[in-house]
Amino acid sequence: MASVEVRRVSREDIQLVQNLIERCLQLYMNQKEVVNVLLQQAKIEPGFTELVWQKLEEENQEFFRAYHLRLIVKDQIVRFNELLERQNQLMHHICSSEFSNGSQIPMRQLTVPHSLDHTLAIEQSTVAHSLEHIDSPLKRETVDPDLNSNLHDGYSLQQYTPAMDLTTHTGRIEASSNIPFCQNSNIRIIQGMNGQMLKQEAVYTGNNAVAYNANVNAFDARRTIGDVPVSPYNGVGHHSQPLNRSYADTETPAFGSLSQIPRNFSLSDLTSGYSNEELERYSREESIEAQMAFITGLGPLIDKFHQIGATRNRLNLYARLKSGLLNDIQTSVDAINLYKQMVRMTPPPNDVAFSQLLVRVVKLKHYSLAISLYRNMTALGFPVSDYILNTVIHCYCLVNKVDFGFSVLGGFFKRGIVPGVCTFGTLLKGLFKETRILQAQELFKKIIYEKLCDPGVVMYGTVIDGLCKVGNTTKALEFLRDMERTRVEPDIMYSVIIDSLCKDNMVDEAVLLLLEMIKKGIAPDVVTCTCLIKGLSNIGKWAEAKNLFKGMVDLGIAPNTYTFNILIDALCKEGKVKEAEHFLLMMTQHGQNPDVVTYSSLIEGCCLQGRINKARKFFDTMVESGIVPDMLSYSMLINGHFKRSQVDQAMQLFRELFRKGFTPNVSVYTTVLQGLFRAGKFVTARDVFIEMQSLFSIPPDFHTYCVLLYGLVESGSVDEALKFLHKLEADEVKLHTGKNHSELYLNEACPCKISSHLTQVQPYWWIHCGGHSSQLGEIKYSLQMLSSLVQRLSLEKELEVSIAANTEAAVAGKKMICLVLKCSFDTVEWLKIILFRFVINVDFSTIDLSMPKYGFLYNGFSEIQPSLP
DNA sequence: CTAGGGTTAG
Repeated sequence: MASVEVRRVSREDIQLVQNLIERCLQLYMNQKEVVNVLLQQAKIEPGFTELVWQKLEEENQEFFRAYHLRLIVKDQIVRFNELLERQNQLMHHICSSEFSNGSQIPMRQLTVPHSLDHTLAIEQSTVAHSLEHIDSPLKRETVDPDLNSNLHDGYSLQQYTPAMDLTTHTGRIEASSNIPFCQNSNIRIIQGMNGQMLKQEAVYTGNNAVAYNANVNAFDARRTIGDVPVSPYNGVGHHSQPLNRSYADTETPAFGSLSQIPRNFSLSDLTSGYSNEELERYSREESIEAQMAFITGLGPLIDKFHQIGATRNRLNLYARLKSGLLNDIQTSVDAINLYKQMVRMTPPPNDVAFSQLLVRVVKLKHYSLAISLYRNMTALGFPVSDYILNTVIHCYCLVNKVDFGFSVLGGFFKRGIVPGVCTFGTLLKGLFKETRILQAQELFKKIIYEKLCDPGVVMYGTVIDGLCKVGNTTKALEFLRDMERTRVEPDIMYSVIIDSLCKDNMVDEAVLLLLEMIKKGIAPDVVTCTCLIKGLSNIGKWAEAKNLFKGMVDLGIAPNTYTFNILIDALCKEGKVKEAEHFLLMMTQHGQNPDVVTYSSLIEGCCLQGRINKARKFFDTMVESGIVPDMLSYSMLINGHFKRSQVDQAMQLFRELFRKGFTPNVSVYTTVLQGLFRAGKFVTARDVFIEMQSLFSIPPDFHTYCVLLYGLVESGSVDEALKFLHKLEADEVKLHTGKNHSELYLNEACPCKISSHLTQVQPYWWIHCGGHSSQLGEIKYSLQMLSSLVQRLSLEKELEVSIAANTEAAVAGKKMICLVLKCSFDTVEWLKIILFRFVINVDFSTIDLSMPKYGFLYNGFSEIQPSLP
């Protein structure tokens, strides 16, 4: 496709070359360079490139005039930098002592061309200003509103929200494919660019906008220094318009487009193998970098002016960097301060130093800051390594922006760095994290088939874990076996899979795997055993669980707090509090102290049996032994009181929470609301509901609404429930589910209308659960609600549980299965079939309904044969 | 010198 060869030149060829040329324009190449690059990288005949270039030039005269001007200035800067570097070296030779601050001034006057000087001044303040902003997120009054909002919520990722700007894209297609060289193609591009422009301002930090603005002025030959005072902050404070208007009104469109070249970047033809979607994102990131590319040459320059004598700090800093002691970086402010120092150093720190800083920032969990720093340092022209790029990708993944991670690939290609196993491993992980299994599958295939890198142990680990988390443990096991065939022993991956099998209630398989690993000489540890103990307990195999417990002790594997807590909790849930107490005793004998989790389990166990007094005793014992009860322990005790209809005591405890300095969270409030509704205290419930919102601004969640609606229905206030529902809808209150509230509890598709007859037996119930894995409680509650409804209604029909489409539905779905299987639904005769339907991006209609078992959840990897050449 | 995965509890 890339070559012209003998066949006739097609429209696509022209378009392709045009695209490539436009890409090169981003990098400020001249015609000769472009011709060479296209020849080397895309095997485009020089004559053809020249032809297209010429045509483009004819059609976009204004643009190219400006472009050439820009190239000239670029050369000047490059040369100027060289000179400065030499001068710098010479001066170091001459006097090794510190320079006075004043020494830089004559230098500047001596060498900097007039217009350039202006640029520098702006650029300088730009850098300082932007860092100032980063530096003081709390100084709101001094920070402009836009930046402030970004920084206020912890370097909000708003700025990295993908600008899904289809207008620019379509504009582009129109311009190039239909009428590649028509007169208005330029205009169309500009329109697109303007569209992009607006997005950019919303999306990027003011820093970019400012730098950009300075950039424009630097190359505006008609605007000299004294002419129009240039405000470096123009466009930042006022958001979209001013930046455009400041020049667009007075300049020709061509100048507008000049500053916005970074459009229409497309690497697709040079680097095949990425989807359009990825490229679209990729090009977006690339455009930022390209936009910055020019400024690149300026960074070091400024530093030399600014900090030519700052050798003192430097030594200090180098020592710190060298010793790898970045541990004194404890906050984001520390990191920014260090960064500022580094940026000003002469000679500048190398990529390793920046890498270390970024890693430190990542360790502090300031992912967005790390990304900001990366952007800033690239803008200033500091060297970037694969380590840094991988770290940045990692950051994007950690904030669930794997798409932007992909876009960083552009940074690799641009610098001629080959992305490696770390890069792809990280991206893979990112896709799994967002449960984009299909894409993960695609990527993995690509890695294998196209030999992008050798998937090492780590990548296998990623895949296995990802598959486990999504519920396809069977496939994960296949990968484990493949892994151990060729790789070193996968040690703890066994535990991962055993845990996953247990969570799927495939305990037999888990036990087999345990035996297998022992046979292979891989020693199980406390975690492996603990997982299995939990699995065995969950399916009621108490004898086996206890045997395993004994077995591990005999083998010299010391049970830890987790092990005991799991046993105690399982026993409590089974109503075997006595036995649980036995383990409580044993726990201390093994040198493991019971903690708040232990006691909470015991409290819950007692409450389940209605033994509220015993529960309180445990509570007191816990407090006496110096363990601070947390919200959950309170919540359980409160729930226990409600269960015994001891509303007063429950409310007393609830109020005690406040006195103890707790601010009840939404789940505590929901517990209380549920209790009040059950007790028929509707007025109090209403007050509490109001209090929770007005006093603490705690928004009700899915669970809360379920309680409210269910409570209202249960109490016979069906009409009020409906009214409530309608009010929510009228207020357009949306939950995280993105669903209307009616769907929370009822569904249009539900044959059972709430206002009709609740007592009527219905074949299907739909329960929509927000598929947030963190909201296990919701799912659990939904099931409880379901179960009690079913009991109430003597429902003896099939039950359909559907999970509303959600990215995390798969994870939630998996947990839901476990819960349902655990909820001893099977012991109740009324449940004949449990049918799960998970609506992710995949059609699960092909699932064998007679076997609602485990492996079906997601089979995305079924196509891949684990053992590949 | 600096980058990627992975296990247990209410």
